[in-house]
Amino acid sequence: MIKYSGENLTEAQNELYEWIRDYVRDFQHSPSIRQMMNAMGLKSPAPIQSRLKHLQDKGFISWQEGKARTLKLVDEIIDGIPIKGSIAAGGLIETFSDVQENLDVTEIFKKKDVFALTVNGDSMIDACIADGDMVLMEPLRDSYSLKNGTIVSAMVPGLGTTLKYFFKRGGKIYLEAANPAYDPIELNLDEVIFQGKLLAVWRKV
Amino acid sequence: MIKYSGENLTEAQNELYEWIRDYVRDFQHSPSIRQMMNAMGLKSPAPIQSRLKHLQDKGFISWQEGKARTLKLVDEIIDGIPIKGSIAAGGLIETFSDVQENLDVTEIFKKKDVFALTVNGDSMIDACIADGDMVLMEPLRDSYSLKNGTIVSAMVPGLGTTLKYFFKRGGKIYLEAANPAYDPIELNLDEVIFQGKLLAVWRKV
DNA sequence: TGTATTAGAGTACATTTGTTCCTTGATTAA
DNA sequence: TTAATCAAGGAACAAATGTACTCTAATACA
Repeated sequence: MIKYSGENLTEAQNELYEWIRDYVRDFQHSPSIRQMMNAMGLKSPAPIQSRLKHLQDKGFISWQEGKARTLKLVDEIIDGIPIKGSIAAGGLIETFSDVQENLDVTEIFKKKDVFALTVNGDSMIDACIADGDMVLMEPLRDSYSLKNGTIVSAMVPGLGTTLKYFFKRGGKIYLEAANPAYDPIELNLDEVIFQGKLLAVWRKV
Repeated sequence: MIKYSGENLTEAQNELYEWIRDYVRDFQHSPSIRQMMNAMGLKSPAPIQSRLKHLQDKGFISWQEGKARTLKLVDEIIDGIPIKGSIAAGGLIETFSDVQENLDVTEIFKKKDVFALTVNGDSMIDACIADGDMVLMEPLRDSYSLKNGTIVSAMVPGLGTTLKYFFKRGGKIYLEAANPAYDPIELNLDEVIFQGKLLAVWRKV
């Protein structure tokens, strides 16, 4: 049991609530009252209705009256991480403004064919992409839609794959590192295959 | 429409699919066939049944026969982004090794009370945390479990909140920036409240 | 053109399902 | 003890709902 919002539940109510929660997790839809009846070992739907009413009164569940299997758990629905505000990185400036937006990282997961790469090396360090970071990439079909300055993962057949800034000038492709220690790579259009462009950086500490 | 897994849908099927998807998003449960009928402007449930069968055959939906409102979208349930391998950031070294692991960003969402902050400023730039990045923080109860070198968000009452490296030496707390332009802040233990420690960095491009 | 296929309308039916009413038995409070 | 309260059983009802069938019109195809 997770939610004890003020009021407590009887054992029967608690058992029913947990069973419903598990059922919804497994089947993605609400059980019917008679299914609950069977699961609770009862022989009449009436006691279930009573317990459901109590669960509703205490704010644990809700449903559309008369409609089948419309029961919903009034749970803490987490579809994102709360963004509490901004933080100073350069002196002590402001406090949490308690902005109640949500960081929905999952949205990037909806995009099809996104893939991740582990970064090796420090050539993109000035772009704040460090060794060991995960870069999330979106596949590319052609290089024509690429804008100068985009960070791409490019494959030069026979050589390998690398993460670099993309530039195109006068029919030539330039792959530039974000680190003065590395020289730009100059290539012809047909010497390079672009696998993806950078969507996001993910670093676990 | 997102999913076009090989087979295409007719306009009617597509319209129905999208309506169902939106309904489920709004109400958290499946609509009934007659609701779909009304929404599609039809006067008989039969055409809906036909379209549902097609959607089922093509792998878009599924349901439990005979049971009300048990329809389920057979969506691409992504609980991770495929990690295709590592990439060189410092010369052309290796190619995708096609490692088939999954980057499960969602795992960090399971932890309770994780929150996000938007970074303002460049004081952590050498730690590769740039202006505009999102930092995901885990709440802290006490400072005793903190190790030197951890990145924390700390609040000095009356001043504000800041993101810094944490160090403790001889009864004193030192908050250090990852940028030589900023001087360390020296504080007593009771002058500072730690709100969280850094779990991850998220940057959308 | 004629035929086959498909979508939709209309109808009907059986099951599922939420809801209500009444009764019984157990537990509790006065 | 007695009355009150509550959970449960039993039965029944009406609405919601999935499903099957026939018929018609439109469309595609040869």
